[in-house]
Amino acid sequence: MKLTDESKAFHYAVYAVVNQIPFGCATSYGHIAYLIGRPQNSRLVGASLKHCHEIVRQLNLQSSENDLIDIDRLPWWRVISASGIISPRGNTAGEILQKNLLTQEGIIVEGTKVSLDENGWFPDDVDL
DNA sequence: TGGGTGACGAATT
DNA sequence: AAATTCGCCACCC
Repeated sequence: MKLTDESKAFHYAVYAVVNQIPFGCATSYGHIAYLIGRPQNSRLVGASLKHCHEIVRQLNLQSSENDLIDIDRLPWWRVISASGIISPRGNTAGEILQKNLLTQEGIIVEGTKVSLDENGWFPDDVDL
């Protein structure tokens, strides 16, 4: 996977927003796309998180030591679909992990469903 | 370079 | 309420 300057900016923006999702809250792929000014790219937000380990590794390789992204602190599990469910993706291991991490934050997950009325985080804008 | 793909979302059965 | 369809568009062959 190769990163253009364009896609690097995209990934940085995504991770910057994800880092701002408060503990005990969740938001959607689409809302992150909206917040970074690319409302049509919700699917790409999903892809960015799907490959976040690899992407962050490569971003860090090319980044100065000051602003490295700590992948272990990136709360990717707080991003779910707009319908409030943990997005299905072939293997269930990741989904189970996400459910456990959400539950650890006090978020109630029924099956794969989270109440966005209760836990949703949908600001109109954020600092990037 | 054209067509398949998808951690999406909204509308429509 | 749940499943399908459809629009979307950057990626990746």
